[in-house]
Amino acid sequence: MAGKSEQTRQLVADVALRMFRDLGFEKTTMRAIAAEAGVSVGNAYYYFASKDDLVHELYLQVQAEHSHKAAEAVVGVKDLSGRLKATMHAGLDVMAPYHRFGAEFIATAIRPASPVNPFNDASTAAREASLAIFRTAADGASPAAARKLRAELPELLWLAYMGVTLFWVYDTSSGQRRTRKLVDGLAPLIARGLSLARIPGVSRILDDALDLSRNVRG
Amino acid sequence: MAGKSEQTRQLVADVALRMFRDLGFEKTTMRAIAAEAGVSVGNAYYYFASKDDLVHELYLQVQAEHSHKAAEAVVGVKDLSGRLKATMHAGLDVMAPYHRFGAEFIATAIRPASPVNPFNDASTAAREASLAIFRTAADGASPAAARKLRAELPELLWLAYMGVTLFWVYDTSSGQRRTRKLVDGLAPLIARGLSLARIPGVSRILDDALDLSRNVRG
DNA sequence: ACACAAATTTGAACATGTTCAAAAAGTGTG
DNA sequence: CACACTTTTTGAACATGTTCAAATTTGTGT
Repeated sequence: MAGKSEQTRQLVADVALRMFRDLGFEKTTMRAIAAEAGVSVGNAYYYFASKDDLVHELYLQVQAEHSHKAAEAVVGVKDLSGRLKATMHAGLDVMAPYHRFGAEFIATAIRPASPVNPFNDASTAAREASLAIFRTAADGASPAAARKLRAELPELLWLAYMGVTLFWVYDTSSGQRRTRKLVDGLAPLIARGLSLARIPGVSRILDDALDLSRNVRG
Repeated sequence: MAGKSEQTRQLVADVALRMFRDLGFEKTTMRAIAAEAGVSVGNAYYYFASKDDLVHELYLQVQAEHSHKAAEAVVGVKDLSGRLKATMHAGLDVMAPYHRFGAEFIATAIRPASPVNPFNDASTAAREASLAIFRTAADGASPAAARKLRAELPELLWLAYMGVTLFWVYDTSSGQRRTRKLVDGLAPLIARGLSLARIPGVSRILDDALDLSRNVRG
């Protein structure tokens, strides 16, 4: 049977992800995962180089689901504010079951060496996928953003979403409703803020900001 | 001798901080710290509840030094851009020896349970001290910022500094010169950006942004 | 000086992430 | 089938953060 190996891998991943959701990150020990999956600890490591790697697996799944739900949610929505709102809420929906785990997830993801780190060069693929979600939100909007912003807009929105996610991690209000409020307020603010780009005074500063951004990334 | 206990505590802290600087976070094991300090592992734990607690100690020291150096650096500097630049560079100077450790530091600090977490309610004191540095930078500046911004300005600057710090962690350019460039470009941008608050179109959006911020924090 | 309590120190023990040499199972070849 | 070779699986071993009961030292009142 060719799929036997893949089967074991999938089994371990499924068990791990379920345990992450139900028990949180720390309580889900590698031994517990192995036991629950009915394999040896070493076998789990044969498929996943580290516990962080299992987090990476979770990240991929969450991201795929976000991408899917966001694409659905923006159908027929024209204005940027609405599209952004829908996209961000979709993300929050997907992450919701993992809220208690979110903090550990962030701590893991933020380490430069982590395979999950979105800023890391190594995980360009994952970052691109994540960016693509916001490119969809931005590109489909009308009226379109100011020309000089168009290229960086998805990245800007993505960055805003990173901030929202950080807020969400620390949001202890029931159902994280404060984060929902934040999204509802932030999305129109961003959309309106972008329209300011046409005011001359703002425009000059914006040019400099974009210059700095490009300059400093090289 | 009354200071014996304090002496041991200080010894452990000193050794730990030096090892953090020279070896990085992971290589500095609790056993290594204890051995180097000539005490038992258990004894180190008598004074510091966890390894994270030693990171907290480092955080306090870095912050105190930043506060001191920043206060010196802004003397005689009137414009906000200059004051902000001086304050941020002072922070980078202080952190520089720990750059290789910075990533682990951030990972530790970002966990809500961490004593170092700047967003955490528990560490209000540390956060206040950190904010105070930027309050000094903002309050001493002339011309003063728009009235409605004055209250939130220190927090905004502090937040910007958090962003700069995050950038710094990932900055692998030699001597982190890209982060220096970022600060040099960002400080005047922020200062000029604030002056836009008086433009009517901008002002209205700003009001909404401040509303949202207050609303969502409650 | 002595007894007793409190503070300090010790080191073994535990849980967990991770590694690895060896065993087992699978696969193709004569 | 027998054999060699690869892939998969195992479980013991290791390093590290942390805990804790016991030992030691220090402080205090008599």
